[in-house]
Amino acid sequence: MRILDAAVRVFAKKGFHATRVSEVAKAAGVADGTIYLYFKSKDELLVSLFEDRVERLLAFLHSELPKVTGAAEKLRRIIELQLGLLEGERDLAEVVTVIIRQSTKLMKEYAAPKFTAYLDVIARVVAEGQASGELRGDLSPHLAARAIFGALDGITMTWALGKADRGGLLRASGQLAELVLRGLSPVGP
Amino acid sequence: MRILDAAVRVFAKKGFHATRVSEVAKAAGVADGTIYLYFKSKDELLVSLFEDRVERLLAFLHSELPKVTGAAEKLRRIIELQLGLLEGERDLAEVVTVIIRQSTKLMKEYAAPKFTAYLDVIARVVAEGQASGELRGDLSPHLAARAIFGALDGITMTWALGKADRGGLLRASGQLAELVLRGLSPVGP
Amino acid sequence: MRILDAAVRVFAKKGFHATRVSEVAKAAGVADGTIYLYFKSKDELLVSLFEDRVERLLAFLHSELPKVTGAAEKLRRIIELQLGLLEGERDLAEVVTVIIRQSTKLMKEYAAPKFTAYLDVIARVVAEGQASGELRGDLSPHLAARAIFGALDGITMTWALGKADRGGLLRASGQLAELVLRGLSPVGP
Amino acid sequence: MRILDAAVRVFAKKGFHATRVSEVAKAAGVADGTIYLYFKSKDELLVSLFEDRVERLLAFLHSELPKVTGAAEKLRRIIELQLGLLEGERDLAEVVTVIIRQSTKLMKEYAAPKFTAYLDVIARVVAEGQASGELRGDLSPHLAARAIFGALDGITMTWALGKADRGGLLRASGQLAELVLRGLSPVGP
DNA sequence: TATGAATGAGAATTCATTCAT
DNA sequence: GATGAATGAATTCTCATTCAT
Repeated sequence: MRILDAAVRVFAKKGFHATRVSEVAKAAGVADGTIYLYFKSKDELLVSLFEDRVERLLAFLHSELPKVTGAAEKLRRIIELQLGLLEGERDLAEVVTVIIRQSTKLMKEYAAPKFTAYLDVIARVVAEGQASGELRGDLSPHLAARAIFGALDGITMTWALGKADRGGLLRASGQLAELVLRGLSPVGP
Repeated sequence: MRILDAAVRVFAKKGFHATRVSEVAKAAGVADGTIYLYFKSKDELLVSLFEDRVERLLAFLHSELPKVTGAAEKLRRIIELQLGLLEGERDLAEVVTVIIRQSTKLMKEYAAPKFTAYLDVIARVVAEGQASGELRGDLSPHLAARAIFGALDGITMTWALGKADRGGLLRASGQLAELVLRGLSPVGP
Repeated sequence: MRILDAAVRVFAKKGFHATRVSEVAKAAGVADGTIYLYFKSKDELLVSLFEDRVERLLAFLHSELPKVTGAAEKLRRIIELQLGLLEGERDLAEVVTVIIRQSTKLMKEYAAPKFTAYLDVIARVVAEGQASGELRGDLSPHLAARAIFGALDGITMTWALGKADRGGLLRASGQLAELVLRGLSPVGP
Repeated sequence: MRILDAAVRVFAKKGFHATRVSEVAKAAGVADGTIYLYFKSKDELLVSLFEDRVERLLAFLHSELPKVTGAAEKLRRIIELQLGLLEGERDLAEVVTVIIRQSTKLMKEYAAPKFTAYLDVIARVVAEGQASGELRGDLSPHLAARAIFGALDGITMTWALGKADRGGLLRASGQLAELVLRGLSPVGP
């Protein structure tokens, strides 16, 4: 939708609080009041942005993950997907990694559970890999999940805030997978 | 200083924008105007917080790092230090991982270079390890640094926003070091 | 008309300013824009309400009054008519006594002259009664008219804002007539 | 207080809703924000006005009434006091009779009980007069009270909205007392 | 005639900052 | 240095009104 598209652009550029509702309206080519026909408040606009874009991303993850077998391959796919989908959507990447955290309300009430759900997906894959012996068993799956999530988030954020070069995230994707999978591999005999 | 201590507490609880200057003043037991005798603006207060606390942390890192030898041990020490120092300072942890990002101005103009400097420290250690053959050579030192930084950040953030159990970060510290060091270890012959 | 009927109901319930045009439209079962096919503005809607309902009431007064003879009987009839016509129309009573005054514009520009005209009708009856010796001559007819009008208005308002019990206004009608007619009666010889 | 004084003036002139908070501030010679240091909202400002001025009026009534004996004299005093106190305070008179009713919230939640309390004072005097035989016993004290209150209100309102001539209310006071007291007098033998 | 999505002017309110004491 | 009452710029949101369909 035009308003959400405009919001991603403007929020990424100026930050949530520094952005005036009228700026989003102008960028979307609608009147100020029109925003409020579709979103209850400025905060709600950010929430909707999160729902519309991030959940689409998570849904994609859920549908893609079962297509590969093996914990290692699933982790690699998770990394590829998250970084791959954000590659080419610099603004969205910045919104997800930085802007979302600017609304304390959104962060504490809304985003936190989504993050948790995402962490759980990763932790479950790790736990399965440990059970099958495919991954080392001496690390907490949840700790591993938080580390992986953090690495993805940090890489995305520095990419978005920095040069955001074409292909940067894709390249990172392969290397991060190497790092993570070796890190989680069982000790050789 | 009483004002900075109060600021950490109130910012962590309510977020930067949702916090009124008068709330910080009240928590510090001073009058509103007094804040402005020490800080030029509300933004400046956050900047000073960052300087005072985060740089103290970085300085400590700089003095501690030379005491250990070997890239692996240095990385382990970095992880221990960052997580160890924030353990027991939940509010500060939340300020560093979440609140700092709420001021677009602070984030883009001030914090970004500090992050970069920090990333460079880590990247240099990795590069040195690669040169000496202690660490695998097929990963970009900067990518590795961003992954490690992200993992530290993510673990700290989920800890601060979640239960923040005593000892949680210390325990995480050891496990993350395991994960990272194995991930960066050279391939066996 | 459905729109005016709806307006009486909604205005009485929520007051003029607290009522949205869209609420009147909804209550009338039409679209917002339809209101504007019949009324130029929200203010005009209140004016039309006043015209349609209150003037109907005044017209009735004008046609009924000549049917009775004697100042005393005319005053009694005025009281009976005003209270009798509003009995059973609680919402209209509230609109006339309270809501009308919420639009400063309507009150000062439009309603005031109507009130004056009404006061004049009463004052003329009183003056005629004084001339014929039927009523005491030591009171200003206009003062008497304002007192009678105020009493009618106050009784109606407290009835509408309070319990608005069936028959309440009719009962009040007889008692008020007693009070007023005795009050205006000539001193005994 | 300067703000309340200014509010009476501006509200009387333009009506409650048509008055901007900034206009009251300007008339009071303070900044817009200063209003909010003393009153929670524009509505609250009207409530405070009512409390400060109207309750002062009611309190005066309560202290003066016991000084006279006899129901008739008490009624005369009530009429003299209400009209006498508003004489010379045209703006306040308009606020009490017209402006108060413009805030539906204030009217229904706050003012109604005050009106009721006032009506009760009058009704009690009438009932006492009936018990002592000083007043006719065939009229409901509450109906009489509502009629007297309405007459006072109507006379005040038309005075305030009209010419508001000096001495107008005082003159009305004597005549209304005549009308009411004769109206309530017992039937001659 | 009727609709209701879109408009955008307008207003209440907040709160960082100042400065006389 | 410390205070906190006063400031007033700045911004979200509402809602009467319009007009293309």
